[in-house]
Order: sequence, then structure tokens, then C-alpha cells
Amino acid sequence: MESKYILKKSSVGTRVGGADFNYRAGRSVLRDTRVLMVEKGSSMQAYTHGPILYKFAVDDLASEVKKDGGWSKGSGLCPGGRIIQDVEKTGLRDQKDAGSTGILKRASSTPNPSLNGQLPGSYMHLDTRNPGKQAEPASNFKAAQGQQAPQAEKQPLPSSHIPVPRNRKPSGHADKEVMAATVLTSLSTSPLVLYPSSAPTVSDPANKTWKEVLSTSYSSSTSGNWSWDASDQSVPSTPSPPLSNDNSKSFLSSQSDDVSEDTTESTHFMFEDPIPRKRKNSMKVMFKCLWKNCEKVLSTSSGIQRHIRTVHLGRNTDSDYSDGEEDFYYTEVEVNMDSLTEGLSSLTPTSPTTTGPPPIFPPPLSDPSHSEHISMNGFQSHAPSLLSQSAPSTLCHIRTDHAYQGPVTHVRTVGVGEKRQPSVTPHTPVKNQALNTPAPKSTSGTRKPRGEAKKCRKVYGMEKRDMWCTACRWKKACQRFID
DNA sequence: CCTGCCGGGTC
DNA sequence: GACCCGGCAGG
Repeated sequence: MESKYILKKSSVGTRVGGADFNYRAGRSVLRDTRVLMVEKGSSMQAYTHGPILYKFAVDDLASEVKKDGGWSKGSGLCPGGRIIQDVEKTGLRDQKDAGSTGILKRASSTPNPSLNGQLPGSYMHLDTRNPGKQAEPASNFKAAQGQQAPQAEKQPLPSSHIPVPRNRKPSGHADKEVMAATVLTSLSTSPLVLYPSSAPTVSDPANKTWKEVLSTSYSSSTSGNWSWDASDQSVPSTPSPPLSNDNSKSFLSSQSDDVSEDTTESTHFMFEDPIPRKRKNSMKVMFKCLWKNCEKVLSTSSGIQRHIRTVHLGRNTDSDYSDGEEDFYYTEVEVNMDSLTEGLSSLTPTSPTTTGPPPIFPPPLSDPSHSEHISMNGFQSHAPSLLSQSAPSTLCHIRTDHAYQGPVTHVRTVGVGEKRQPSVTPHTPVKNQALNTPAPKSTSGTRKPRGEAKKCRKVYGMEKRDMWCTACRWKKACQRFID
């Protein structure tokens, strides 16, 4: 009953969505069962891969339900569960048990609730996004056609066929393949379908399971063409697995948010809202090629299709004919123009590190001449003084020094002998000092680095406190042993 | 913890 | 302005 409801609600009817639904369900429940049913009009077509038979028929739904007899057994199962039963009846039980069944059980281990398609939805999305995965169903069809249940199960050959045209067989089932492709194509064009797929980790153990299954199936694939799919596993379940993360990041960064958002909506989308509603004003839809190592991004679907067709599929450039296969290799990408803009703008400013110093030593602006002048007096080059943070403060101290002790400072020059700019102080005109003083003070935030020179306190000790410079006595910056 | 010294207070 | 000191921060 419940399943029935679901099916109906999914508007399986004439719309591809129906197939979509089934597909999802199949994927979610059966995981790698790879069965896709496409229903067109009243006719029903069933594609099976290996042991599993995936049926999809709206018109006959009711009757089928009855026929199947109950969901009781798979009460926890959604359509997929029922499907399994069908399979069993079909006499493929053995295969089922050996292969997908286990998975199925895991997926459906929990009672109904989960069946509402949440998982299915996400899976579906994933499939649509991933060329390899998408291809899987198609290949399944083929396999199913041949009724090579056992082998098929063992050798999923997920994407080996679809991806490479040459593998296609002009068999009478071609139309079915095309149909499947069409279905997937239509699915792939829906942003909601695409993005939710990226629901990477979010999901659940089920998702994991699914991936595991995939990995298995892929690895066992006889076709080396799509070996990259296996590698894709390493790449979460992101929408654009074929692409290297780093690359896609830059471009899709703005998309990530949406992805996460959609993830939460996947369920909703599943059964109701096939129309993307999260599109933002600033969002621009682009089409990104998912072919491995290809990051072609075009603004039009036709463009990307052409690209795929000609570049990756090796189709005739002139021919506009499309069997929909290209759709497996590109995905819709929402580009947040604002984000992009921001990102670019953010690149222009110099690194933060460069911004720090200037403020700290503003003198260059207002006192460049001064500092230069000062340095001229005591040094060959002013660079050192500028570079030395102590320079300005030193001047400042000098001034205060005068305030505190006056000329005494001169003497200490010889003292420790470690002064870096001893000569500067004495000769620095008061005027300049006054000008310089403000700067360092303005940057009060920066505390003058502690000097290495011993101070009066250290030199004379507490016993001879009277010998300290007044500054030291007053707990001010030592004027005698300036750093 | 020691030390340097800033910031602020008092006289 | 001279003097003092609480308290912060680097080492």
C-alpha cells in the first residue's frame, strides 16, 4: 500500500520522472541491482540486469501489487523491495541471494519509514551525476536482455558500454538503451537531481554500502575503459567525481552550499517537487563536462553536448544527432556569480601579511623625509633603521629620555656597546623626534620588542638602585642602556 | 618567574 | 614635571 502510494505520487505515469522514480528506488533498495524500468505511456518495459528484474508500470500498478501479493515480506521495503520479490518469482532468486540480496537486506533492514525514498533519492542523484554510474543502468539493460544473470551479476560492467559508443551493439535492444539514456538525460538536466547527488557524507550507512557495492562492481568490471570510475570512489559521492577535486573546487565552490542544502531536500524532491526552487538570482547554470580530466564548462547544454560528442565520444562533429549519451558526461552546475566575483576580488588585495607592517610603521608616509634625514646623520642607509622596529621607538625613547634624564643618554653609548643606533640618538634633532614620536605612539598596539641589552636594574641590581637611570627607576624604558 | 616598560595615577 | 606603580607581555 505504501509503496503503491509512492509510486503513484511519483507520477510515474507518462513522465520520465516515473522511470526516474523507479530507477531510484531500484538503486536505493537494490543498490547495484542495476535494473531500470522505463515506462512510456501505458506500455511497460522492463530492463533487468542479472538476477534483478526491475519493473515499472504505472497503469498496472494496482494489479501488480495484488499480484505480488504482499509487501508483507518486504514490508520494510519500498518498491524496490517488491521488485525483489518479483525477481524471485522470476526465478532469479539464486542470483538475488548471491548478489544484491544481501545489500538489499541491509538497505531495507529497517522498517518502512526509511522507504520514503530518501535514500533512493540520493542514490538517484548520484547516479545521474556520475557518468560511470549512470552508465551502469544502461549496461545492465544490455546484460538483462541477455539474461546473463549470473555473469552479469559478477561482471556488472557498469559503464563500459555507455561511455564508449563503439561498445554499443546495434542489437534490437538499442532502442531500449536509448530510452534509458533518454530517461537519464532528462534526469540529469534537473538541478535538483544533480545537486542532491553530491550529498557526500551526509548520508548514511546506506550510502556507504552503496558505494561499497559500486566499488566492487566497478573493480570487477571487465572493461578497462571506465576504470576511472573505480578511482572515483575515492572521491566522495560528489556530483562531479570525474573531475579532480581541486579543479572542481574552484569552480564549484559556490555550489557546495547549494549541494548541502539540497541534500536535505532530496527526500522532498523525490516525490514532489521536481523543479528546482533554490535557484538564486545570482546563480548561473553552466554545463560542466564530467569526462575525466576534462573540465570543460559551457554555458549551454547543446554546447557541452557537442563538446562531449565530438571530443570524448568521437562522434561526427557535423552531426547533430544525439542519442542522449552525452548527457551522461556532463552535469549542470550552478555558478554563483557573486561568489565568483567575490573570489576574484579577494584575490586582488595583497596578502594580509603585507598589510600589517605598514600601519606599524606609518612614519614612511608622514616622516619619510625625517627618518631618512635621521638615518643620514647616523647611517649610510636608512633601510636598517626602517627595518628595525626599534628604530622609531628608540627615537621615541630618546625623546622621553631627554624628558627623564636629558643628556645622560650620551654617555651610555659606550656602555654595553650593543647599541644598534646609538649614534642616532644624540644627533637627532629634537624637531624630528617630535615628529617621529607620534607615529610609534599611534601604533600603541605594538609593544616595543624587549631589548636584549641589560638594563640598569640588571646591571646595578636592586642594591644600587640609585645608580639606575631615572627611567629605570620610574619603571620606564631604560635610557641608559638602550637597545 | 623574571624582566622591561607601558599606561596611568599621584603629588 | 617628577615620581610611582599596577599590570602586561616577552623570554
